[in-house]
Amino acid sequence: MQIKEVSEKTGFSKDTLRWYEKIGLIKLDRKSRTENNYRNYSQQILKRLFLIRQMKSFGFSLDEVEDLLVLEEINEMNCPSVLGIVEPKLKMIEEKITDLQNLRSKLIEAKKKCSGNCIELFEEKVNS
Amino acid sequence: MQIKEVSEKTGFSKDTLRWYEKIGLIKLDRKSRTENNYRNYSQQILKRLFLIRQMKSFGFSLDEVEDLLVLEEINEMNCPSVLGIVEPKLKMIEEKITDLQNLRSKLIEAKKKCSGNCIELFEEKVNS
DNA sequence: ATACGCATTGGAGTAAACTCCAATGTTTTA
DNA sequence: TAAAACATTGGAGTTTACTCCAATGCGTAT
Repeated sequence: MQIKEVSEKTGFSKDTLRWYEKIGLIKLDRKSRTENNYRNYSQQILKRLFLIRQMKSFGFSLDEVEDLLVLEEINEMNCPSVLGIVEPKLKMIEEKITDLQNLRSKLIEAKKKCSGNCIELFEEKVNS
Repeated sequence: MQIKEVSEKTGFSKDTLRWYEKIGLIKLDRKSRTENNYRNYSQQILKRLFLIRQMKSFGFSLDEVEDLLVLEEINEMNCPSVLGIVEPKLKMIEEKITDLQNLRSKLIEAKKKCSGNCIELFEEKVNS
């Protein structure tokens, strides 16, 4: 699969895809090039790119994303380093979840307050 | 409360606090200055800064943070604009929560796999 | 009175993460 | 066969969000 298609599927620009390769976030070796030197993306890489997109949406930096993606190769890894990576990230993620849940309640609360006041006004706008 | 104390309480650098003021994320009017022209931060602003810190950790940009903070003044606002802001953010947040929960399960899974293999090895490292 | 620690401003510099450009090559379409 | 549409590289430029610096002023401690 060549770069344009990957760009469309992942939502990353072609430049961004090349950038991620440059910084080593994704790896395309000699075999990942066609005869004419065009990049040829595998399903694995596509999957990885979707993960990257997701992590980024959580507010992780690319460096942190790289850490988290090590989990992909977890079966080949030795235990101490895995725990060293997983534990802090897990803590981080659990904090984010509870914080987000609080924010969520706040937003729902805000919606309720508002709906009570002016649902008709809003309906009008929606139906026009 | 002057800038140094706020900096220590919020974890934002003094420069960052001035920066947030410059871009309008927090507002200190004439009254928020002491005689000698020093900034004088109120409890409201401190609270707002904690919210900003939290939003940022979710991966929201400062522009998005600003949108979300409008909710602070929600009682003074008219309904359509509130729903216009709240609804998309709520959707975003709920997506993030479920995605994070999935990631969380994955990490716990990874930990389990690992612990089974090499808990003793790890214990050794910890106790040394 | 002078030094030290705090504050102020404006403006330049930096890091991360792209984004764009120019020169060039390849493959497909008219 | 020429143009269009894709690809390549290296390098410069941009955006966001700070971060640092220099010049200066205020307030307290010695």
